[in-house]
Amino acid sequence: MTQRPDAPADAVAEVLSALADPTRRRILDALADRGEATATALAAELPVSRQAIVKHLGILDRAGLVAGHRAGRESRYRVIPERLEDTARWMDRVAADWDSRLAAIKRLAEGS
Amino acid sequence: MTQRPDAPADAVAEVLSALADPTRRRILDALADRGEATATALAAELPVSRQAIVKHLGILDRAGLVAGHRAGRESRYRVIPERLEDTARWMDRVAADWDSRLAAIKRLAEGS
DNA sequence: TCCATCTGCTACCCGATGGTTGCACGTGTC
DNA sequence: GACACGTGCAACCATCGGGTAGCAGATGGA
Repeated sequence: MTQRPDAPADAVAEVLSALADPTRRRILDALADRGEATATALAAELPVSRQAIVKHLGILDRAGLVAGHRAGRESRYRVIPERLEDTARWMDRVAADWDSRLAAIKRLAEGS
Repeated sequence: MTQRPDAPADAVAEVLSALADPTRRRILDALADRGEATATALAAELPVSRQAIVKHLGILDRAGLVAGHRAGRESRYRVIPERLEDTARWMDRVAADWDSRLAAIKRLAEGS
């Protein structure tokens, strides 16, 4: 696990709200499965229209979880793990922060 | 970091959508700061009404990120790191999964 | 006991968002 | 060149979710 500088807060925010939607998570799953896929291929597998998939891919792209490139007349998308790892580390850091704060308060309550 | 069994998918989903809202993140921040706080105290600090805070605390509670107990006529809430750690681990696992799938596909593309 | 205060509903408003349909525009194929 | 297929864009709809206001019910303090 390479040690990148901490993710900016709004990048984390975008990842979180992108990941909050179940359909989006299913899209990511399907994408990770195939390595690469087009919006129409994903629409064939999931119970939503192609246009809905396209919208979701746009959001996932802006969050940096996915990247697309044009190949002939179709545009293929693939998954990118980097931002997800960043967000996981952010979350771990926050959890650790909570832990230490709670411990400090507990010490304080017990009279130093 | 203790090794709990993997968090169920819908618990992760609840944490993610709870964390997706900026106001909710600010509430968690403020809560972690003070160790404990009431809804009215938080409403005094944040730019939303007490009722909004109450709703958010309800969502955070259902996600398991927060717990409240009644003390006299006021109900105090505190933050709970456990679910956050679970979700971070889930996220790390998914990212690792993506990585290995991408690697496998790359090997395949390069002809075994 | 009376009052102030804090909580816990309920009803309501409005903007964001997930979803759909329809159509026009490239691009590969015969 | 004609056709098929995939994409991209725009309009539109319905629901969900964040936010507010108002009121009734506890609970501690004077």
